[in-house]
Amino acid sequence: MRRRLTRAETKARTRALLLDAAARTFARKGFTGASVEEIAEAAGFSTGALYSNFSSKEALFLELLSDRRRDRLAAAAQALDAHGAGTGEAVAELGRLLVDVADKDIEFAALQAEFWLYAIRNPRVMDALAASVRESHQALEGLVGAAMARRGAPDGVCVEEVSTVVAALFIGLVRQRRIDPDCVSEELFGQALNWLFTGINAASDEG
Amino acid sequence: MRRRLTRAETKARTRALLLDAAARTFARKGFTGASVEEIAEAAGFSTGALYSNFSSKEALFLELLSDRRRDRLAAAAQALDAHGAGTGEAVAELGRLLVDVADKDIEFAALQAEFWLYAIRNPRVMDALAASVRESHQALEGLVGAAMARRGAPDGVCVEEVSTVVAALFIGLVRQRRIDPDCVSEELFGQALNWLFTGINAASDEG
DNA sequence: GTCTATACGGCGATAGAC
DNA sequence: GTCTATCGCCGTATAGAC
Repeated sequence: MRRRLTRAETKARTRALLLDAAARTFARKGFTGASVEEIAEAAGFSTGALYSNFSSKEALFLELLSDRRRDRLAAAAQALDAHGAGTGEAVAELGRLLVDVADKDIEFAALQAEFWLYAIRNPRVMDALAASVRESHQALEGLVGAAMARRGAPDGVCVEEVSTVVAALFIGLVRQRRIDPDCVSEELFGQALNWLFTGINAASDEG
Repeated sequence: MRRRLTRAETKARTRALLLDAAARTFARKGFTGASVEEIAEAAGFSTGALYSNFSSKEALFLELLSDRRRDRLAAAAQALDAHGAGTGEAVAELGRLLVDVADKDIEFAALQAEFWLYAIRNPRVMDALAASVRESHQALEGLVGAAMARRGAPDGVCVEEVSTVVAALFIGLVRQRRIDPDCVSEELFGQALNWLFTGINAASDEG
């Protein structure tokens, strides 16, 4: 009888555990503030094991960036599937997404900020971050397109621009909600989206 | 004849130089990544001089937070004075502000991100950050209130909420513009503001 | 008030046993 | 593939000269 995990499988599992621990630790301490020993111990391994799986602290960090990119794509796809396009629930779903991210996945925003800071300080990494964000935005464009179609899509407005605005709103509100939750109610994101989409239609009616 | 700078004045000048150097260095390397020696040398002093003016690296960082708060208040007040309220230029002025901050003051966004990350990791600092942001938002509310009045202010919409949304948009777009300038044109912020304010009016006409 | 020199600890990364 | 032990470096903060 073959043992339950092959060598390749245990290694993959170790990698996954290390990446999870890295996400937690980087989010809590930042890239520079988190030590490799800390990460390795959080995953239940030693620094030697970590260096056996990743060539350096930076390599681990960048691997995490790619890794989380896939996760976010899956989540966005799921959100799209769950509610479907053009059901009119798109705006509500986006609002729920904000509250979930802001309050539940408290690591998310911190990691995004870390990635952003790292990329503006290490230009060679910026391409990877741009690719990551671009993929996320593509998923978002599905939801935004649905919301616009539902409300009677105007012609002159491109989905990319609206999606960029929605994403910016999202990031900014999540950040502000961490600073002062009273100023960013659970409903504010939905409210802002309503204003935005209403304004898009009104503006296009005029033009 | 009295020498041109008193002791207190030279010390104040040293402090100011150190704070400037700290802003540059923290923005470039981050709070953890920047060393006190690096900061001191950037200001033209030694670490001893730095510790003579600030009790610790953290104290310097927090002093910088308060310091920049005053700067931003002055800038906002100046923007208000220059264009006046209710001239209809408020939206355009906000748009210009974004491009200026995004492209010229490249340290600003990085420092804000550093402050935010530091505050969510050191809850005792969050109050100071909240106060800083609150003051900035008060200044913003002047511009937003002017823009809303100009467009026929609806009654049911509170200025604080709109200002929060505008600030969130601002932060999010500045960040995204650094990742992919092509996706965030110079006009997009103004465009988004137009959508927003148009939507606010349309929504209030319905309600 | 500022500088030089240093104490002291922690970090990233590597080497070699198993 | 993972662990233990360690090297070399750099960090913050301090002490004492001037």
